[in-house]
Amino acid sequence: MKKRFHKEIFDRIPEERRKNLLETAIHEFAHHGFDNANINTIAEKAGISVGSIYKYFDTKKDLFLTCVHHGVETLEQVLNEVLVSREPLLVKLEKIIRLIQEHSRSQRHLIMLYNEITAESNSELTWELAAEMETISARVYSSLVEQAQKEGIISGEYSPRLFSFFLDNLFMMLQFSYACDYYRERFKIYAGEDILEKDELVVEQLMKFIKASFNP
Amino acid sequence: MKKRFHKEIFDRIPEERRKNLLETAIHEFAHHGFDNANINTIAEKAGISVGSIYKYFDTKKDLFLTCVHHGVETLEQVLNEVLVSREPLLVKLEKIIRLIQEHSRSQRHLIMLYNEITAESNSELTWELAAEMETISARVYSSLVEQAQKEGIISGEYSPRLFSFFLDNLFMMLQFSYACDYYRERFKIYAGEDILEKDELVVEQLMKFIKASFNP
DNA sequence: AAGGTATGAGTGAGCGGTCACTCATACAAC
DNA sequence: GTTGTATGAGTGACCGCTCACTCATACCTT
Repeated sequence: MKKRFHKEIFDRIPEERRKNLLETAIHEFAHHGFDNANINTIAEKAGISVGSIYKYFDTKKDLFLTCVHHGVETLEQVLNEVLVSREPLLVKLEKIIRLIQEHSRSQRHLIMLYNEITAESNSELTWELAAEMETISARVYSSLVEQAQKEGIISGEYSPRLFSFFLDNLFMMLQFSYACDYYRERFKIYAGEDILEKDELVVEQLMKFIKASFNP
Repeated sequence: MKKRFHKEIFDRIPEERRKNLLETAIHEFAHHGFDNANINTIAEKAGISVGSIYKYFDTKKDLFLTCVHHGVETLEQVLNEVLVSREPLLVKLEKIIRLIQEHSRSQRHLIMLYNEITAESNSELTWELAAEMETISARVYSSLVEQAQKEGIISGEYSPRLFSFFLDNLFMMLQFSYACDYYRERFKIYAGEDILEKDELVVEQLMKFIKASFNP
């Protein structure tokens, strides 16, 4: 995660101004998508001029990428804390589920942004950014699973890579199901109108599901 | 699925012309997204005039919705054949996985289109359409699971609705992982560059995963 | 300290390009 | 002639981006 898409001047402006612009932009991109988000509106809402934005970023896309980058870093940070800790696998997984629930609410627009980019075709730069994140979590999950297999917690019949893939699929969908409009509706259709308030039930049921899958 | 977003005249034009326009439009929307797909380009590629398109549809959105509607119907049809058949649950599930693999390749742009709409915020019409689809599969899955619980195949400790939600999450992600660019890359990162050619392995591993989850 | 000067961040009206949509015209069928 | 359909150049709204200008601040010079 070394890439930078902003001009140097963006680093030098007051913290407050920088943070404000980023938050506004993330909000707009998350709610309207890349194309429908309007630079002029972002400028207005952030209380700065369009000119300034173009002093900080070469293009609209660069502003967008900086937002994504910011989001990726934030998510990664949160996840890593749990993954790196010295706790049993099942405890870690449960913590991740709870983190997803919490994070999807407090940083909802970041996850919407993330969902956004999974749909966007042919924007290689955007992928690259996100691919970096996926690579990291893929490696961490896979090694966790391998470790668990050695300890006999997870059956050796599994390909550790596919197993972590399935796991992460469940987590990713859960994230979207709390944060993104479409997936929220779908979540409610499946599990009832009030499912978004039944966090404990979801944790319990998903843990049961995952735990059972360990040993066919 | 009764809604119609096209004018009556669209029903009256030659089959060939109608099919051609729909396919072209689906292709364009799937590859460029709703906003970046260009009506003028669609007209050109389909070999008809812009004017005609606006004789058949009131707005760009209506053309889009007709495409989505078409996709949803196609997917639904394929899925239902399996779900309604009189076979053991595990056989059904395995068939679904194989269908996903096949369908994601032959109708790739339909699934890209589906992915597309999950990302689009606040477009009530789009939801409605897809919600209808989700509702049907949610009901079918849930009743399958309940049935299996009665037969003692799936543990009674599960909420049937959440269990089918998790199942469908796995299927949905699998679909995207075969069809959509971003998810394909992610799939490869997790499971290796050649995973898209290892269909049998995926079936076997996913079935193991699902089957194990039945009984905690 | 006062006056002179240089710097560069900040501004927003406006340019230019794109694209959804219209409409005057042409054509065909009867 | 009338009705139904097809056409694509044209229109205008919209929006990313530019650029000529402002002005606060910092740094001289005397």
